[in-house]
Amino acid sequence: MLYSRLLIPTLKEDPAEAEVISHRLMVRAGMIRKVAAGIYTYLPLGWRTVMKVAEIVRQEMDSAGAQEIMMPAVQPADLWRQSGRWDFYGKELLRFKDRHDNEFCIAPTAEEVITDLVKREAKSYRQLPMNLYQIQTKFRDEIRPRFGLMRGREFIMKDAYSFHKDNESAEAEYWNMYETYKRIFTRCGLNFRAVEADTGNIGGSFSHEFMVLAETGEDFIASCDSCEYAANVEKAECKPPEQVEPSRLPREMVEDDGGELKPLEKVHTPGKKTVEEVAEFLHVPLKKIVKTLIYDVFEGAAKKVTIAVLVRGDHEVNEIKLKKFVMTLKNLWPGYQDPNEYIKVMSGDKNVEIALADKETVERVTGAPSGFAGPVGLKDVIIIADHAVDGMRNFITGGNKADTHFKDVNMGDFALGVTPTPVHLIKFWDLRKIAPGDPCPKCGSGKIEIFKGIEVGHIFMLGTKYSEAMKCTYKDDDGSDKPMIMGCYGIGVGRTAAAAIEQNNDKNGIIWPAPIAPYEVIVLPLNVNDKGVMDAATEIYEELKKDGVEALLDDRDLRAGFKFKDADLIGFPVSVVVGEKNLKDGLVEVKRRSAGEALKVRVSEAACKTGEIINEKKGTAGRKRPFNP
RNA sequence: CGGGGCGUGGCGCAGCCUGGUAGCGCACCUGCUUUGGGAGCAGGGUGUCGGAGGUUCAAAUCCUCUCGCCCCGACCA
Repeated sequence: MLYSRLLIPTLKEDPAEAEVISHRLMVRAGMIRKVAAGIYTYLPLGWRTVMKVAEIVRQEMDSAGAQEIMMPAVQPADLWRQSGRWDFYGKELLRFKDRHDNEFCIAPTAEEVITDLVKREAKSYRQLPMNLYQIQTKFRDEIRPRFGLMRGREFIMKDAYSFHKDNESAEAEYWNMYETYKRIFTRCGLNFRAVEADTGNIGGSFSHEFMVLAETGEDFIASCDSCEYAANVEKAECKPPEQVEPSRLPREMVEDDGGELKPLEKVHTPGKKTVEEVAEFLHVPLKKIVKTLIYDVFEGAAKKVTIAVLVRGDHEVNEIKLKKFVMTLKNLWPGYQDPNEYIKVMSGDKNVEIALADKETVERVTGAPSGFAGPVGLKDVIIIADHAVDGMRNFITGGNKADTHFKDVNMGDFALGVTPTPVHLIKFWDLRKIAPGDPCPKCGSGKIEIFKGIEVGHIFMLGTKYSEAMKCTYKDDDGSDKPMIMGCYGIGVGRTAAAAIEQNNDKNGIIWPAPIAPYEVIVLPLNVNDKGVMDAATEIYEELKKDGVEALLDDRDLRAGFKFKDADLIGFPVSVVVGEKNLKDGLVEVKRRSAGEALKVRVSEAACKTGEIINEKKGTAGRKRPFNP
């Protein structure tokens, strides 16, 4: 293809709206243009890369035994009502009505449509298992789209759904997909890691995310430095300390000062609201403080309960864990009679939301402005505490009074062990975010490190959640009807391309991994008005095309510097520079985008040499060691 | 949705506070020079100042409403 005939509107300056590198570079390299918030047009170069990622996905899915189909982007509300998600899904689901006043949505995912299809077409265990996928445009009406293709509202996604007659087969397919995803991201030339993940809104029993490691990632990954364990921080469990008599534990584990339980004491802490301020003011480590966070629990829109969550001063609440815990509250204390009927109203399963309480609530339950909450003397709340608080002695908490904290606080000061008290209840649970240096929850001996990642793929073991709701059953060999076991497997195609840029760029622009570069080679005749230069360039270009190499000939009548800048910005893996000076000696330069130095080769050998480099790059693009910073 | 900010030529911005001629850089067009890292000189075109209403002799500028967008927090491929 001739450069002059392609729509490649490169920009010298950074677009004002773009924040992250991939977004900036995609706009500057003329790959995408914004149409509305989170909605983009893919220009020729952008689309070629997206299609290359899609093609890798397609090849690997097909060879893993999945079948490609295409489902509609517009789906009827009716199907979503069958699964129960029409009301549950929230505002990201873009809903509208057709001219007959029937309700529809633009698909954010396709569990409903696929389950409906399979339940109609597959009746017998003989037809299972089956794995169907599509590569389609999805729409999620994100609250705040940002970062270009990384978090758009409209995006291209590969979504696959598998149907099985039993758990063994379903699980085998799950791991088949796990391996397939590893192959896909390896082929894309990405440095990634598969991590254990939370199942979120999709539901299901277990799940892995595929994370591309990048500083701009929005997810945090906890990884063990000695075993294979890796998990999303949302998911990563924190091992409770061993249940040993606190006095026998090492001091750093329990933050026990080793002495006797001391009586509660009030201290004046004017204006010291954050744990950091309090720690500094009282000259104690953060670990000696217990933070008290007041949360409201909602079921649907209705506020149900206020809870106080205690975590050690140097820890943070993991709201996913907290939410899960709250959802099971009722089950944990089946016999508990709450005098104020707070707990009874909890349904015990879905549609529960938690949020930090507003100022008024904080003041009502603590009797103090926010910043001074503590567990002693709280009103109308349930208290739950993180495991790390268990065993602490003589610690510091808010005083539930302005400018006041308590020191030498102990459990007995606000709760009687783990038994319900008339107004308070305390339970220890895993409620905090895992932190760097924590012991690995799997091997126990390794230490946790935290990395940032971009989620490019997610696989879920769904179980029977949708098949039961939508009556997707099959006839088993004993004649009984059973719900199919499902799995679902997603890949953000556009996001994968963006993630590749986040991971492969320098100050001059993108450095594409060869397998997903829009073109593999750019041939740069530095002076298109010099017949010798142009003839040599054209000859090389034609030969590359003949060899099956995707080449672009920059035939624009521009200064050399301009062409170099564009080539670097767009990030073609290899460029062939044809200039008058070298040509006098019959030479041209073959330059890798990823390396500074250029190779001088004879005109006749240029195409061949370039092809070798491309093949080598494609071959080695997937690193064998995907993750070991 | 809460908080902050921005809408002025294709792009990036100034002008607004203190009302009166719409400006700069890049890009674009023409000519000459230049030609291995986003050229130089000369000439040229380009705007319903996001939209609606209001105040005023006069509004990009002040006021009200509205739309769009960006950034920081709670959701997700």
